[in-house]
Parts: sequence; C-alpha cells; structure tokens
Amino acid sequence: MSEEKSLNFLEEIIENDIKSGLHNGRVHTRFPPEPNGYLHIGHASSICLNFGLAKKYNGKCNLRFDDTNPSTEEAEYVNSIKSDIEWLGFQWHKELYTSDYFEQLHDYAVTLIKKGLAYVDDSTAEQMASMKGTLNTPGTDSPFRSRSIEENLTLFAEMRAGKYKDGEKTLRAKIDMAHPNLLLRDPLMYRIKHEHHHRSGDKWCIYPMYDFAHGQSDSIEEVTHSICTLEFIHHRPLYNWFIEKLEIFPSKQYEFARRNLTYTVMSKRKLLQLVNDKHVNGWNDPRMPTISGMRRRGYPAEAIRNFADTIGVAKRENIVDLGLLEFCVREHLNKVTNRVMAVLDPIKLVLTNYPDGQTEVFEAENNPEDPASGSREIPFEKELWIERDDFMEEAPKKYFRLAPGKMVRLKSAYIIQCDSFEKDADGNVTTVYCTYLPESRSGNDTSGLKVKGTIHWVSVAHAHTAEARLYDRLFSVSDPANEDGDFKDYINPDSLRTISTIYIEPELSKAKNGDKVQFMRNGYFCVDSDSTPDKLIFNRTVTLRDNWAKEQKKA
RNA sequence: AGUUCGAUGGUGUAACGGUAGCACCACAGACUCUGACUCUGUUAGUCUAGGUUCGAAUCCUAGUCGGACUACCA
Repeated sequence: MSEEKSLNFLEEIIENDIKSGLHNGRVHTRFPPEPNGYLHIGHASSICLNFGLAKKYNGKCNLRFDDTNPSTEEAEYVNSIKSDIEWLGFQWHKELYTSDYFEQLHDYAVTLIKKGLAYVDDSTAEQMASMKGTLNTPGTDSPFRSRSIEENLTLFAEMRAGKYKDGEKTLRAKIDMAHPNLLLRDPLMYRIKHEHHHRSGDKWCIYPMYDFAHGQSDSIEEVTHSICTLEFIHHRPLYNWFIEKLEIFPSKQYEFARRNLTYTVMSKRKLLQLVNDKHVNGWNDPRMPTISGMRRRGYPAEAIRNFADTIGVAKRENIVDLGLLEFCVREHLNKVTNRVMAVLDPIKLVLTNYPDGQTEVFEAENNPEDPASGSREIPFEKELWIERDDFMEEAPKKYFRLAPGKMVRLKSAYIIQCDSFEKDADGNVTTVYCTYLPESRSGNDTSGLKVKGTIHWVSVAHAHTAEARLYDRLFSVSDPANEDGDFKDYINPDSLRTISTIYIEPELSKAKNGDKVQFMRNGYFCVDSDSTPDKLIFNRTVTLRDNWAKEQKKA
C-alpha cells in the first residue's frame, strides 16, 4: 500500500499549495487551445496533464478556446478539438471561449487606462519595432506614451466604435521600454481588426492580444494552476503584472517543457506544409502525429494516455523515442485485440496427401491474453495461401520455417513437411508442395513431433480479399526539423506501402470500420474509414516486434 | 551580447544531504501451436572545476554546453 509514487514537479507544487491551504485546497486547471488547427500528440500530453491533474486532486479542468484572433480561427477546428479530447477519454468541466470575455476584457483595459497604465499609440508596426530596442539595447518611449487619461479613454472608445482602420492605433500597457524582458516593453493589449469572428461575429473590431487575454481569462474562471509550455515563461511577469494591476483573482502560471517525438515534426506550420504539399492525405493521415491521425492509424486512446504518463513532465529539453509510443501501443493492443490470419505476400501451398475437395474446420483461440474473447472457426483445405517469407529454397541455419525437407506447424491445424516446390520463368517460387501429418491435428496431436516453427495460412477456396496499407515512420531521420535544409527533404519515401490484394480468413470479412486486430506474426491492423461494403481496407497500426528480422540483419 | 530556463545510461524519468532506481531500446538466455506475449539476466549514467559537509546528483561559486525570448500570432 505504501508504494510511494514519486511526484512530478507540478504535483509537488500543487500538493504544497493544498497543504498550505491556498484557495482552500481547490485545484482548477484548463486546456486552452486556439481553434486554428488540429491537435497533435504534444497537445495530447498537455491534455493528459491538465485533465489528469484536475482528476487526481479532485479538481476541475475547463476547456477554453483561446479565440482572440479572428484571422486564423474557425468553428471547424472547435469541433475537431472537442472530439479529439473526448476520444482521448476526458470530459471538461465547462466549455468556454475567451471571446465570451471580450466585454470584460475591454472593461479591464479601461481600468488600466484610468490608472494611467495603458495608452493609445498611433505608431505603425514598423515604427514600434524600431523603438522596441533589441535584446541588448533598451527601447525608446513612444511619442504617444504621455497622452492624458482622458484622451486615451476617448481614443480607445473610438477604436472600439470603429472609427479607425486596421493598424491605425493600438492600446499598449505602460510598463518600461528599457526592461530587459522585451515582453514588458509596453506590450500591445489591443489591435484593430475589422474582421468577422467565428463567435462574436462583427460586434468587435478591436481584439485583445494573447497576453492581455490569457491571464485574465484564467482569473475570470478562477483557474488556480495555469499550466503551459516553457516558451511562455517570459510571459509570466506580464501575466502577473496584469493580474496585479487589475487586482483580480491571482491565477498562477507554471511551465513545462513540451514533449518532442523522434521521426516526426510537430509545429503547426510544418504539419500544414505536409498537408498542403500532399505529402500526406490530410490532417488525419495515419502518418501524421495528430490525434486524429493516430486514431485513424489505430493507436488506442489508452495507449496514448499511458504514453503521456510514462514520459512524464519536466522542464528540460527532450526528444522522446517514437519506439516508446509504439511500445505503449503494442502493450495495449496485445491485451485487447483478436488474433486473425492474413497473408500479405502470398505463395500457394499444396498438401499433396490431403483429399481433394475435403474441408475441415478448425477452432482457433481469438486472444490467448483474454480467455473471455472466445474462439472462431477457420476452414482448411488442400490448397492454402502462405507468406512468401515462410519458404526458402535453401534455408540458413536458424531458419525455422519451410524449406525442402523441413517441417512446420500450420497454426491451429497440422504439422506439414515440405517435399518440393515450383518456380516461374523469372525464378520466383509459385507453389510449395507438402505432405501433412494427420495425427498432428491441432488439439489432439499424437504425433509426438515438436517443430520449431509455426506459420499462418488462409484457405485458397475460402479466402476473402482486402487492401492493406502498411505505414512506416514519416521521416527517415530522427529529428527532421534540426537537419540541414528543408525538413521535407527527409520524408521517408516508403512511409506508405499499399498492397491492393491480401488474403484474409473468412471470419475477418465481417470487420467494421475502426475494428482492431492482430494479423498473426505480422502486426496490429485496424479497418480504415476508406473501406466500402465490398472492399475492406486495413491500416497497419504497428508491426509486431521481430527478432528474426534482427537476426537476419546481423547476418 | 542581455534576460531566462535547463543539464542523471542511447531515450524518457526518479532519488528532496545518506545504497544512483524504474521504463523503453540494445544484448544474452528460458518459454512458446505467433521468431509475438511472458519470464530471467547483462551492458550502460550524475556536463566540468573548485568549495561547504562525516557524507553532494542534490547546497554554494565559477565555467561549459543546450533551449527560449527582439509578431498589431498563440
């Protein structure tokens, strides 16, 4: 019972806060996406963190759409974000929008103007940039910095009323143009944008900047722990400055390092390029690191949550091995998927001593990891499809499969011995001839034989067909964003291999969209949404571990 | 260069002044009607230099290396 689970740094902060009675021990977090794109695995980490922390400490987690920029945001994204979060298995306390606070935020701005802490600036963006100074040199005050409170009030009201064009005026906080933190050199609070907003419509033509919206929104919702990624750490003094000057609920911001993954890219800009340049087929392409892509790929939500849990949270730079995600995926799929037989690269196997036209039905366990999964029936005949890889003319020493003179077991059926084979004009093996041992029948094997190899098969007469899409990592280098040149030069040309016809056991033809199975000795697959009633399409989620492949590579 | 955050095996993460642990990967073996799963074992780490201390991954000082910040984006 007393197994002390170590805490991450955020849990430590929260537990200390609870201990000290801060906000009466109340914990309230939020997940604040901007509805301008699709969620990816990085967001998944943040979701698991924010919702997970709330759950662990009996708190609440809001979903807040940070929609302060009408130029980039669309309702379409709101829906995809919501369904991604739900699919991950989380339920938000409230669905909220920063745009719902526009009136309140405006009033906060007026408050600051009245306190002499904000002013309307007529400078252009270029002028402002030139007065900003640099990392090493202080900035200079704007000529409009000393406008009177009354004038600022009037001007700001006129800005709101639509008297000015985009870019003509801004509202700025009056802090310190020489501050070493550039964000505190009189940051913009409001800009003019005569644009239609996906929720507030045309009611507003001035929109708050992130820095003037985020902390106050947290505060309005009485969020206790506002958790964001490390690149916002420089914003924290500003976050606190607004809350302090406004004298509102003191939400606190904490930062963690965003999680990176090998063999992919995560920035919205890069992902957008992949989509626009058609390197992938949309945001939910199974190769994309988006939540919708991973869902379509067949990654279970449980696996993603487990992954987020396993990699934890810290403040140091990191790049997590994709292999760890795949491990989590396999770990879960192993427990829940039924085993089925499918032949992806077929050659024909003929059992010369098996009666023509005879059919036998074998019963096969669905999932040895889960006794409750039951069993199914598989028809067996004289002619079977087997995997090309499972036969070799000349077998190397540790090859446990078919070769002239060698024996294997046909999974759930008989032990067979290879006698001969046929090749076509190009030298490709077309047919393998074997004899079966009737007394080795699965379930009541009296042969006394032990064979090292077991292979899967599908009856030629009963096989159904399907398409398989074999996905592999999107990039051929582990950190494409940090290579020389364009990251797109490092796209893996073999990230998708389509096999138009594979043979599947009859039972599998009943599979429905989204179903997940294990193709025995091959990998985990799921039914793709492109499937039609007369054509099933299987996505390869992830391969099985393959020690034989490693063995071969060494040789 | 200024500010700021960080540095523990190949990767991710613990150890809160007192035995450097866990997971993934890799490797070796056992088991196997999936070369899967499972099980056992092995390799491998505290950025550097000083200091404080009986004792330092942990505290202090200096350095090194890496990241972030100069959008009317979030």
